[in-house]
Amino acid sequence: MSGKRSLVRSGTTVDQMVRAIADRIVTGYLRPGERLDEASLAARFDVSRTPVREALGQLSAIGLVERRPNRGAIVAVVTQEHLASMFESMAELEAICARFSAERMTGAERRSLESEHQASARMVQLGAEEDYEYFNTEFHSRLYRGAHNTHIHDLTVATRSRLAPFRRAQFMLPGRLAKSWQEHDVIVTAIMRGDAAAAGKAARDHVSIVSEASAVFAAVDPVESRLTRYARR
Amino acid sequence: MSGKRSLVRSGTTVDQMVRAIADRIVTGYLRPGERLDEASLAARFDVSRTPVREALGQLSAIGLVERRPNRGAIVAVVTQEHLASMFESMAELEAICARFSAERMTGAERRSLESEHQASARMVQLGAEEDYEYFNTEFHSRLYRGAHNTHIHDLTVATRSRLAPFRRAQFMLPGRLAKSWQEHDVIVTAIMRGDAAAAGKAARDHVSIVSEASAVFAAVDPVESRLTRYARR
DNA sequence: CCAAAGGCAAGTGCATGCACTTTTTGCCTG
DNA sequence: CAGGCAAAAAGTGCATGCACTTGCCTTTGG
Repeated sequence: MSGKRSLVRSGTTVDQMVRAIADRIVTGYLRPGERLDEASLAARFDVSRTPVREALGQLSAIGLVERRPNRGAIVAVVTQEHLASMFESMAELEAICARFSAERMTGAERRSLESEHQASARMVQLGAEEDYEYFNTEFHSRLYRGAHNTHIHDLTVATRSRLAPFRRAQFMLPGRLAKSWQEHDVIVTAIMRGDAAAAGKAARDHVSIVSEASAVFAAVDPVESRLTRYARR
Repeated sequence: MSGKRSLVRSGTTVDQMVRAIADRIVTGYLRPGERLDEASLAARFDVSRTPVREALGQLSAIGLVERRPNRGAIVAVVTQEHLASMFESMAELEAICARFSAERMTGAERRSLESEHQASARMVQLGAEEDYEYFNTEFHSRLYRGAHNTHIHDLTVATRSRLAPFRRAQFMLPGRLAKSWQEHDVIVTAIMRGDAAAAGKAARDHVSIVSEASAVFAAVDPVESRLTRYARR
Protein backbone atom coordinates (compact mmCIF):
# COMPACT_ATOMS: atom_id res chain seq x y z
CA MET A 1 0.00 0.00 0.00
CA SER A 2 1.03 3.59 -0.54
CA GLY A 3 2.56 4.89 2.66
CA LYS A 4 0.06 5.84 5.33
CA ARG A 5 -3.35 6.36 3.84
CA SER A 6 -4.31 8.49 0.92
CA LEU A 7 -7.56 9.74 2.46
CA VAL A 8 -5.98 11.43 5.44
CA ARG A 9 -9.31 12.05 7.17
CA SER A 10 -10.07 11.18 10.77
CA GLY A 11 -10.94 7.75 12.15
CA THR A 12 -10.24 4.32 10.80
CA THR A 13 -10.57 3.27 7.20
CA VAL A 14 -13.92 1.74 8.01
CA ASP A 15 -15.25 5.00 9.45
CA GLN A 16 -14.20 6.81 6.32
CA MET A 17 -15.88 4.23 4.16
CA VAL A 18 -19.09 4.47 6.16
CA ARG A 19 -19.13 8.23 5.81
CA ALA A 20 -18.18 8.13 2.16
CA ILE A 21 -20.84 5.62 1.19
CA ALA A 22 -23.51 7.11 3.45
CA ASP A 23 -22.81 10.49 1.93
CA ARG A 24 -23.25 9.15 -1.58
CA ILE A 25 -26.52 7.54 -0.60
CA VAL A 26 -27.90 10.54 1.28
CA THR A 27 -26.99 12.94 -1.48
CA GLY A 28 -28.65 10.69 -4.01
CA TYR A 29 -25.47 9.94 -5.92
CA LEU A 30 -26.09 6.29 -5.19
CA ARG A 31 -29.71 5.47 -5.89
CA PRO A 32 -32.03 3.10 -4.04
CA GLY A 33 -31.70 -0.41 -5.35
CA GLU A 34 -28.26 0.21 -6.78
CA ARG A 35 -25.86 -2.65 -6.37
CA LEU A 36 -22.95 -2.19 -3.95
CA ASP A 37 -20.28 -4.55 -5.13
CA GLU A 38 -17.60 -5.16 -2.51
CA ALA A 39 -14.74 -5.56 -4.94
CA SER A 40 -15.68 -2.46 -6.93
CA LEU A 41 -16.00 -0.33 -3.81
CA ALA A 42 -12.69 -1.69 -2.55
CA ALA A 43 -11.01 -0.77 -5.82
CA ARG A 44 -12.79 2.58 -5.95
CA PHE A 45 -11.48 3.57 -2.51
CA ASP A 46 -8.21 1.69 -2.81
CA VAL A 47 -8.65 -0.54 0.24
CA SER A 48 -9.18 -4.24 0.67
CA ARG A 49 -12.58 -5.83 0.87
CA THR A 50 -12.45 -6.19 4.64
CA PRO A 51 -13.13 -2.55 5.55
CA VAL A 52 -15.69 -2.36 2.75
CA ARG A 53 -17.54 -5.30 4.21
CA GLU A 54 -17.50 -3.79 7.67
CA ALA A 55 -18.75 -0.49 6.32
CA LEU A 56 -21.60 -2.19 4.46
CA GLY A 57 -22.48 -4.08 7.61
CA GLN A 58 -22.73 -0.88 9.62
CA LEU A 59 -24.72 0.87 6.93
CA SER A 60 -27.11 -2.02 6.86
CA ALA A 61 -27.38 -1.85 10.65
CA ILE A 62 -28.60 1.73 10.40
CA GLY A 63 -30.88 0.93 7.50
CA LEU A 64 -29.16 2.76 4.67
CA VAL A 65 -28.27 -0.37 2.78
CA GLU A 66 -29.91 -3.73 2.49
CA ARG A 67 -27.93 -6.92 2.68
CA ARG A 68 -29.02 -10.31 1.54
CA PRO A 69 -26.78 -13.17 2.71
CA ASN A 70 -24.53 -14.40 -0.08
CA ARG A 71 -26.30 -12.09 -2.48
CA GLY A 72 -24.60 -8.79 -1.97
CA ALA A 73 -25.74 -5.39 -0.81
CA ILE A 74 -27.90 -2.74 -2.42
CA VAL A 75 -28.80 0.79 -1.43
CA ALA A 76 -31.89 0.38 0.73
CA VAL A 77 -35.06 0.38 -1.29
CA VAL A 78 -37.80 2.41 0.28
CA THR A 79 -41.35 1.46 -0.54
CA GLN A 80 -43.98 4.16 -0.88
CA GLU A 81 -45.51 2.90 2.31
CA HIS A 82 -42.29 3.01 4.26
CA LEU A 83 -41.50 6.41 2.84
CA ALA A 84 -44.84 7.68 4.04
CA SER A 85 -44.22 6.22 7.47
CA MET A 86 -40.85 7.98 7.64
CA PHE A 87 -42.36 11.31 6.69
CA GLU A 88 -45.09 10.89 9.23
CA SER A 89 -42.50 9.98 11.88
CA MET A 90 -40.48 12.99 10.87
CA ALA A 91 -43.47 15.25 11.41
CA GLU A 92 -43.99 13.83 14.88
CA LEU A 93 -40.31 14.05 15.77
CA GLU A 94 -40.10 17.63 14.60
CA ALA A 95 -43.22 18.40 16.57
CA ILE A 96 -41.58 17.02 19.70
CA CYS A 97 -38.42 19.03 19.07
CA ALA A 98 -40.39 22.21 18.51
CA ARG A 99 -42.46 21.65 21.64
CA PHE A 100 -39.39 21.03 23.75
CA SER A 101 -37.60 23.94 22.13
CA ALA A 102 -40.45 26.25 23.07
CA GLU A 103 -40.09 25.12 26.66
CA ARG A 104 -36.36 24.72 26.98
CA MET A 105 -34.33 26.86 24.62
CA THR A 106 -31.96 29.20 26.36
CA GLY A 107 -32.11 32.93 25.74
CA ALA A 108 -29.09 32.70 23.46
CA GLU A 109 -30.64 29.86 21.47
CA ARG A 110 -33.89 31.76 21.02
CA ARG A 111 -32.10 34.90 19.94
CA SER A 112 -29.92 33.19 17.35
CA LEU A 113 -32.86 31.14 16.07
CA GLU A 114 -34.84 34.28 15.47
CA SER A 115 -32.03 36.37 14.02
CA GLU A 116 -30.92 33.66 11.60
CA HIS A 117 -34.52 33.12 10.60
CA GLN A 118 -34.92 36.81 9.89
CA ALA A 119 -31.70 36.83 7.93
CA SER A 120 -32.95 34.00 5.74
CA ALA A 121 -35.80 36.24 4.57
CA ARG A 122 -33.32 37.85 2.20
CA MET A 123 -32.64 34.52 0.54
CA VAL A 124 -36.34 34.14 -0.12
CA GLN A 125 -36.57 37.61 -1.69
CA LEU A 126 -33.61 36.83 -3.92
CA GLY A 127 -35.00 33.41 -4.73
CA ALA A 128 -31.64 31.89 -3.82
CA GLU A 129 -32.67 28.26 -3.48
CA GLU A 130 -29.29 26.85 -2.54
CA ASP A 131 -28.51 29.48 0.06
CA TYR A 132 -31.97 29.10 1.53
CA GLU A 133 -31.53 25.34 1.67
CA TYR A 134 -28.49 25.92 3.84
CA PHE A 135 -30.47 28.15 6.20
CA ASN A 136 -33.29 25.67 6.19
CA THR A 137 -31.05 22.82 7.27
CA GLU A 138 -29.51 24.98 9.95
CA PHE A 139 -32.95 26.08 11.13
CA HIS A 140 -34.12 22.55 11.67
CA SER A 141 -30.87 21.57 13.36
CA ARG A 142 -31.44 24.40 15.82
CA LEU A 143 -34.81 22.95 16.71
CA TYR A 144 -33.31 19.50 17.24
CA ARG A 145 -30.59 20.84 19.48
CA GLY A 146 -32.97 23.22 21.21
CA ALA A 147 -35.01 20.28 22.44
CA HIS A 148 -32.15 19.52 24.85
CA ASN A 149 -32.67 15.80 24.50
CA THR A 150 -29.79 13.83 23.01
CA HIS A 151 -31.78 10.79 22.07
CA ILE A 152 -34.58 12.64 20.32
CA HIS A 153 -31.90 14.64 18.57
CA ASP A 154 -30.23 11.49 17.31
CA LEU A 155 -33.47 9.86 16.18
CA THR A 156 -34.50 13.00 14.37
CA VAL A 157 -31.18 13.51 12.62
CA ALA A 158 -31.08 9.87 11.56
CA THR A 159 -34.61 9.98 10.19
CA ARG A 160 -33.95 13.24 8.45
CA SER A 161 -30.88 11.89 6.71
CA ARG A 162 -32.78 8.85 5.50
CA LEU A 163 -35.37 11.18 4.02
CA ALA A 164 -32.79 13.44 2.43
CA PRO A 165 -32.84 11.78 -1.00
CA PHE A 166 -36.59 12.36 -1.18
CA ARG A 167 -36.62 15.97 -0.09
CA ARG A 168 -34.12 17.07 -2.68
CA ALA A 169 -36.28 18.62 -5.33
CA GLN A 170 -38.89 20.15 -3.06
CA PHE A 171 -37.69 23.75 -3.37
CA MET A 172 -38.05 23.57 -7.12
CA LEU A 173 -41.78 23.79 -6.68
CA PRO A 174 -42.79 27.37 -7.49
CA GLY A 175 -43.53 29.45 -4.41
CA ARG A 176 -42.32 26.76 -2.06
CA LEU A 177 -39.48 28.95 -0.80
CA ALA A 178 -41.75 31.71 0.45
CA LYS A 179 -44.23 29.26 1.92
CA SER A 180 -41.45 27.46 3.75
CA TRP A 181 -40.31 30.72 5.29
CA GLN A 182 -43.84 31.55 6.38
CA GLU A 183 -44.16 28.17 8.04
CA HIS A 184 -40.84 28.65 9.80
CA ASP A 185 -42.11 31.99 10.94
CA VAL A 186 -45.10 30.45 12.66
CA ILE A 187 -42.80 28.01 14.45
CA VAL A 188 -40.38 30.72 15.52
CA THR A 189 -43.14 32.97 16.79
CA ALA A 190 -44.62 30.16 18.86
CA ILE A 191 -41.23 29.26 20.31
CA MET A 192 -40.44 32.87 21.13
CA ARG A 193 -43.56 33.18 23.19
CA GLY A 194 -42.98 29.75 24.75
CA ASP A 195 -46.14 28.25 23.34
CA ALA A 196 -45.17 24.58 23.16
CA ALA A 197 -48.44 23.29 21.76
CA ALA A 198 -48.52 25.83 18.96
CA ALA A 199 -44.85 25.25 18.12
CA GLY A 200 -45.43 21.51 17.94
CA LYS A 201 -48.45 21.85 15.73
CA ALA A 202 -46.71 24.32 13.42
CA ALA A 203 -43.68 22.05 13.06
CA ARG A 204 -45.84 19.03 12.36
CA ASP A 205 -47.80 20.91 9.72
CA HIS A 206 -44.58 22.20 8.16
CA VAL A 207 -43.17 18.72 7.67
CA SER A 208 -46.48 17.38 6.47
CA ILE A 209 -46.52 19.94 3.70
CA VAL A 210 -42.95 19.08 2.70
CA SER A 211 -43.99 15.46 2.74
CA GLU A 212 -46.81 16.09 0.31
CA ALA A 213 -44.53 18.12 -1.92
CA SER A 214 -41.97 15.34 -1.97
CA ALA A 215 -44.52 12.62 -2.53
CA VAL A 216 -45.09 14.06 -5.97
CA PHE A 217 -41.48 13.38 -6.84
CA ALA A 218 -41.25 10.05 -5.12
CA ALA A 219 -44.10 8.72 -7.20
CA VAL A 220 -42.40 9.35 -10.54
CA ASP A 221 -38.91 8.72 -9.19
CA PRO A 222 -36.56 5.89 -10.11
CA VAL A 223 -37.51 4.37 -6.77
CA GLU A 224 -40.37 2.56 -8.34
CA SER A 225 -38.44 1.18 -11.23
CA ARG A 226 -35.63 0.10 -8.94
CA LEU A 227 -38.16 -1.57 -6.75
CA THR A 228 -39.35 -3.51 -9.71
CA ARG A 229 -35.83 -4.44 -10.70
CA TYR A 230 -35.18 -5.56 -7.16
CA ALA A 231 -38.32 -7.63 -6.94
CA ARG A 232 -37.42 -9.35 -10.19
CA ARG A 233 -34.30 -10.91 -8.70
CA MET B 1 -13.47 -25.73 11.50
CA SER B 2 -16.02 -28.36 12.44
CA GLY B 3 -18.14 -29.13 9.42
CA LYS B 4 -20.86 -26.58 8.79
CA ARG B 5 -21.48 -24.40 11.79
CA SER B 6 -22.16 -25.41 15.32
CA LEU B 7 -24.69 -22.63 15.97
CA VAL B 8 -27.14 -23.73 13.33
CA ARG B 9 -29.30 -20.63 13.67
CA SER B 10 -30.46 -18.50 10.78
CA GLY B 11 -28.44 -15.87 8.92
CA THR B 12 -24.73 -15.48 8.62
CA THR B 13 -22.26 -15.90 11.42
CA VAL B 14 -22.12 -12.14 11.79
CA ASP B 15 -25.89 -11.90 12.22
CA GLN B 16 -25.77 -14.52 14.91
CA MET B 17 -22.97 -12.70 16.66
CA VAL B 18 -24.87 -9.42 16.55
CA ARG B 19 -27.95 -11.04 18.04
CA ALA B 20 -25.95 -12.95 20.61
CA ILE B 21 -24.00 -9.96 21.84
CA ALA B 22 -26.96 -7.58 21.65
CA ASP B 23 -28.98 -10.05 23.67
CA ARG B 24 -26.34 -10.24 26.36
CA ILE B 25 -26.22 -6.46 26.54
CA VAL B 26 -29.97 -5.94 26.55
CA THR B 27 -30.54 -8.57 29.19
CA GLY B 28 -27.87 -7.02 31.33
CA TYR B 29 -25.58 -10.04 31.22
CA LEU B 30 -22.94 -7.77 29.76
CA ARG B 31 -22.80 -4.58 31.73
CA PRO B 32 -22.18 -1.03 30.52
CA GLY B 33 -18.48 -0.28 30.38
CA GLU B 34 -17.53 -3.93 30.16
CA ARG B 35 -14.67 -4.68 27.81
CA LEU B 36 -15.46 -6.59 24.62
CA ASP B 37 -12.27 -8.28 23.62
CA GLU B 38 -12.30 -9.50 20.04
CA ALA B 39 -10.17 -12.55 20.61
CA SER B 40 -12.13 -13.64 23.68
CA LEU B 41 -15.46 -13.26 21.92
CA ALA B 42 -14.09 -15.13 18.93
CA ALA B 43 -12.98 -17.98 21.15
CA ARG B 44 -16.22 -17.87 23.14
CA PHE B 45 -18.33 -18.32 20.00
CA ASP B 46 -15.81 -20.43 18.15
CA VAL B 47 -15.40 -18.19 15.13
CA SER B 48 -12.54 -16.08 13.84
CA ARG B 49 -12.07 -12.46 14.75
CA THR B 50 -13.44 -11.22 11.43
CA PRO B 51 -17.14 -11.84 12.13
CA VAL B 52 -16.66 -10.61 15.68
CA ARG B 53 -15.22 -7.37 14.39
CA GLU B 54 -18.09 -6.93 11.97
CA ALA B 55 -20.61 -7.62 14.71
CA LEU B 56 -18.99 -5.09 17.02
CA GLY B 57 -19.02 -2.56 14.20
CA GLN B 58 -22.74 -3.03 13.65
CA LEU B 59 -23.49 -2.89 17.35
CA SER B 60 -21.55 0.32 17.58
CA ALA B 61 -23.50 1.68 14.62
CA ILE B 62 -26.75 1.17 16.50
CA GLY B 63 -25.29 2.53 19.73
CA LEU B 64 -25.15 -0.58 21.86
CA VAL B 65 -21.38 -0.66 22.04
CA GLU B 66 -18.78 2.05 21.98
CA ARG B 67 -15.66 1.69 19.91
CA ARG B 68 -12.48 3.64 20.31
CA PRO B 69 -10.05 3.27 17.40
CA ASN B 70 -7.17 0.97 18.27
CA ARG B 71 -8.46 0.76 21.81
CA GLY B 72 -11.13 -1.86 21.62
CA ALA B 73 -14.83 -1.89 22.29
CA ILE B 74 -16.90 -1.66 25.45
CA VAL B 75 -20.58 -2.02 26.15
CA ALA B 76 -21.97 1.48 25.65
CA VAL B 77 -21.87 3.53 28.78
CA VAL B 78 -25.03 5.50 29.37
CA THR B 79 -24.74 8.66 31.38
CA GLN B 80 -27.55 9.65 33.70
CA GLU B 81 -28.30 12.50 31.37
CA HIS B 82 -28.50 10.32 28.29
CA LEU B 83 -30.57 7.78 30.18
CA ALA B 84 -33.03 10.51 31.11
CA SER B 85 -33.19 11.65 27.51
CA MET B 86 -33.94 8.10 26.38
CA PHE B 87 -36.73 7.70 28.91
CA GLU B 88 -38.20 11.01 27.90
CA SER B 89 -38.00 10.01 24.23
CA MET B 90 -39.59 6.71 25.09
CA ALA B 91 -42.51 8.50 26.71
CA GLU B 92 -43.02 10.61 23.61
CA LEU B 93 -42.69 7.65 21.26
CA GLU B 94 -45.18 5.62 23.26
CA ALA B 95 -47.51 8.59 23.27
CA ILE B 96 -47.34 8.73 19.49
CA CYS B 97 -47.98 5.00 19.19
CA ALA B 98 -50.94 5.19 21.55
CA ARG B 99 -52.40 8.17 19.71
CA PHE B 100 -52.07 6.46 16.35
CA SER B 101 -53.38 3.22 17.79
CA ALA B 102 -56.49 4.99 19.03
CA GLU B 103 -57.05 6.27 15.52
CA ARG B 104 -55.93 3.35 13.42
CA MET B 105 -56.20 0.01 15.14
CA THR B 106 -58.41 -2.45 13.33
CA GLY B 107 -61.34 -4.03 15.08
CA ALA B 108 -59.37 -7.24 15.55
CA GLU B 109 -56.43 -5.38 17.02
CA ARG B 110 -58.66 -3.53 19.46
CA ARG B 111 -60.41 -6.69 20.53
CA SER B 112 -57.23 -8.65 21.17
CA LEU B 113 -55.62 -5.69 22.93
CA GLU B 114 -58.52 -5.49 25.32
CA SER B 115 -58.98 -9.20 25.89
CA GLU B 116 -55.28 -9.80 26.56
CA HIS B 117 -55.25 -6.81 28.86
CA GLN B 118 -58.20 -8.19 30.79
CA ALA B 119 -56.51 -11.59 30.96
CA SER B 120 -53.42 -10.03 32.48
CA ALA B 121 -55.50 -8.87 35.43
CA ARG B 122 -55.21 -12.41 36.80
CA MET B 123 -51.42 -12.12 36.81
CA VAL B 124 -51.72 -9.02 38.95
CA GLN B 125 -54.02 -10.73 41.44
CA LEU B 126 -51.62 -13.64 41.71
CA GLY B 127 -48.65 -11.30 41.96
CA ALA B 128 -46.94 -13.26 39.18
CA GLU B 129 -44.25 -10.77 38.25
CA GLU B 130 -42.61 -12.79 35.51
CA ASP B 131 -45.85 -13.72 33.78
CA TYR B 132 -47.03 -10.15 34.02
CA GLU B 133 -43.78 -8.93 32.53
CA TYR B 134 -44.48 -11.10 29.52
CA PHE B 135 -47.97 -9.61 29.13
CA ASN B 136 -46.55 -6.16 29.66
CA THR B 137 -44.03 -6.56 26.84
CA GLU B 138 -46.73 -7.93 24.58
CA PHE B 139 -49.05 -5.07 25.51
CA HIS B 140 -46.56 -2.44 24.50
CA SER B 141 -45.69 -4.28 21.30
CA ARG B 142 -49.36 -4.20 20.39
CA LEU B 143 -49.36 -0.44 20.74
CA TYR B 144 -46.28 -0.13 18.53
CA ARG B 145 -47.79 -2.32 15.86
CA GLY B 146 -51.19 -0.72 16.23
CA ALA B 147 -49.73 2.63 15.22
CA HIS B 148 -49.48 1.25 11.68
CA ASN B 149 -46.27 3.12 11.04
CA THR B 150 -43.20 1.01 10.36
CA HIS B 151 -40.65 3.68 11.09
CA ILE B 152 -42.13 4.77 14.42
CA HIS B 153 -42.39 1.10 15.27
CA ASP B 154 -38.70 0.60 14.58
CA LEU B 155 -37.60 3.68 16.49
CA THR B 156 -39.72 2.70 19.45
CA VAL B 157 -38.54 -0.89 19.56
CA ALA B 158 -34.91 0.21 19.26
CA THR B 159 -35.27 2.74 22.04
CA ARG B 160 -37.10 0.29 24.22
CA SER B 161 -34.38 -2.32 23.85
CA ARG B 162 -31.72 0.19 24.78
CA LEU B 163 -33.67 0.96 27.91
CA ALA B 164 -34.25 -2.68 28.77
CA PRO B 165 -31.28 -3.00 31.15
CA PHE B 166 -32.63 -0.11 33.18
CA ARG B 167 -36.22 -1.25 33.41
CA ARG B 168 -35.37 -4.65 34.73
CA ALA B 169 -36.03 -4.28 38.42
CA GLN B 170 -39.02 -1.98 38.19
CA PHE B 171 -41.66 -4.57 39.04
CA MET B 172 -39.88 -5.37 42.24
CA LEU B 173 -41.22 -2.14 43.68
CA PRO B 174 -44.16 -3.02 45.92
CA GLY B 175 -47.51 -2.28 44.34
CA ARG B 176 -45.97 -1.46 40.98
CA LEU B 177 -47.69 -4.40 39.32
CA ALA B 178 -51.19 -3.21 40.16
CA LYS B 179 -50.39 0.39 39.30
CA SER B 180 -48.99 -0.68 35.96
CA TRP B 181 -52.19 -2.53 35.17
CA GLN B 182 -54.29 0.49 36.14
CA GLU B 183 -52.22 2.67 33.85
CA HIS B 184 -52.60 0.20 31.01
CA ASP B 185 -56.30 0.24 31.68
CA VAL B 186 -56.49 3.99 31.14
CA ILE B 187 -54.66 3.59 27.84
CA VAL B 188 -56.88 0.72 26.68
CA THR B 189 -60.05 2.56 27.58
CA ALA B 190 -58.95 5.63 25.65
CA ILE B 191 -58.00 3.56 22.62
CA MET B 192 -61.28 1.64 22.70
CA ARG B 193 -63.26 4.83 22.50
CA GLY B 194 -60.87 6.23 19.87
CA ASP B 195 -59.73 9.11 22.03
CA ALA B 196 -56.28 9.75 20.58
CA ALA B 197 -55.33 12.64 22.83
CA ALA B 198 -56.27 10.78 26.00
CA ALA B 199 -54.47 7.63 24.86
CA GLY B 200 -51.33 9.61 24.10
CA LYS B 201 -51.37 11.37 27.42
CA ALA B 202 -52.00 8.14 29.33
CA ALA B 203 -49.15 6.36 27.54
CA ARG B 204 -46.78 9.25 28.17
CA ASP B 205 -47.67 9.32 31.85
CA HIS B 206 -47.28 5.57 32.10
CA VAL B 207 -43.73 5.63 30.77
CA SER B 208 -42.85 8.64 32.87
CA ILE B 209 -43.81 6.75 35.98
CA VAL B 210 -41.75 3.74 34.92
CA SER B 211 -38.91 6.13 34.23
CA GLU B 212 -39.05 7.52 37.74
CA ALA B 213 -39.22 4.04 39.20
CA SER B 214 -36.18 2.99 37.19
CA ALA B 215 -34.24 6.11 37.99
CA VAL B 216 -34.04 4.91 41.56
CA PHE B 217 -32.18 1.84 40.42
CA ALA B 218 -30.06 3.57 37.85
CA ALA B 219 -28.68 5.91 40.46
CA VAL B 220 -27.33 3.15 42.68
CA ASP B 221 -26.57 0.83 39.79
CA PRO B 222 -23.16 -0.36 38.63
CA VAL B 223 -23.58 2.12 35.82
CA GLU B 224 -22.03 4.80 37.94
CA SER B 225 -19.06 2.78 39.01
CA ARG B 226 -18.50 1.60 35.47
CA LEU B 227 -18.70 5.14 34.32
CA THR B 228 -16.00 6.00 36.74
CA ARG B 229 -13.86 3.10 35.62
CA TYR B 230 -14.35 4.16 32.05
CA ALA B 231 -13.47 7.77 32.69
CA ARG B 232 -10.34 6.68 34.49
CA ARG B 233 -8.89 5.12 31.32
C1' DC C 1 13.25 8.43 44.84
C1' DC C 2 11.16 10.20 40.79
C1' DA C 3 10.64 11.19 35.81
C1' DA C 4 11.50 10.19 31.25
C1' DA C 5 12.72 6.72 27.92
C1' DG C 6 12.48 2.55 25.91
C1' DG C 7 11.00 -1.99 25.16
C1' DC C 8 7.55 -5.64 25.51
C1' DA C 9 3.10 -7.87 25.52
C1' DA C 10 -1.57 -7.47 24.27
C1' DG C 11 -4.70 -6.24 21.08
C1' DT C 12 -6.62 -3.77 17.01
C1' DG C 13 -6.71 -2.76 11.76
C1' DC C 14 -6.42 -4.37 7.36
C1' DA C 15 -4.86 -7.43 3.38
C1' DT C 16 -4.99 -11.73 1.44
C1' DG C 17 -6.54 -16.38 0.41
C1' DC C 18 -9.62 -20.08 0.09
C1' DA C 19 -14.20 -22.29 0.58
C1' DC C 20 -18.72 -21.87 -0.53
C1' DT C 21 -22.94 -19.84 -2.73
C1' DT C 22 -25.26 -17.62 -6.36
C1' DT C 23 -25.60 -16.21 -11.04
C1' DT C 24 -24.49 -16.58 -15.62
C1' DT C 25 -23.22 -18.85 -19.78
C1' DG C 26 -23.14 -22.15 -23.18
C1' DC C 27 -24.57 -26.41 -24.72
C1' DC C 28 -27.74 -29.99 -25.45
C1' DT C 29 -32.26 -31.95 -25.97
C1' DG C 30 -36.99 -32.36 -27.12
C1' DC D 1 -36.51 -22.33 -30.55
C1' DA D 2 -37.70 -22.76 -25.70
C1' DG D 3 -36.42 -25.25 -21.71
C1' DG D 4 -33.27 -27.44 -18.90
C1' DC D 5 -28.87 -28.65 -17.19
C1' DA D 6 -24.01 -28.41 -16.04
C1' DA D 7 -19.93 -26.08 -15.66
C1' DA D 8 -17.66 -21.77 -15.29
C1' DA D 9 -17.56 -17.17 -13.59
C1' DA D 10 -18.57 -13.90 -10.29
C1' DG D 11 -19.10 -12.63 -5.82
C1' DT D 12 -19.75 -13.32 -0.80
C1' DG D 13 -18.24 -15.29 3.95
C1' DC D 14 -14.82 -16.28 6.97
C1' DA D 15 -9.99 -17.58 8.61
C1' DT D 16 -5.44 -16.34 8.95
C1' DG D 17 -1.35 -13.48 9.08
C1' DC D 18 1.22 -9.47 9.63
C1' DA D 19 1.86 -4.52 10.52
C1' DC D 20 0.84 -1.13 13.63
C1' DT D 21 -0.93 1.07 17.99
C1' DT D 22 -1.54 1.25 22.82
C1' DG D 23 -0.72 0.51 27.61
C1' DC D 24 2.29 -1.20 30.90
C1' DC D 25 6.48 -2.20 32.98
C1' DT D 26 11.13 -1.99 33.37
C1' DT D 27 15.19 0.51 33.07
C1' DT D 28 18.16 4.42 33.41
C1' DG D 29 19.68 9.03 34.23
C1' DG D 30 18.99 12.89 37.13
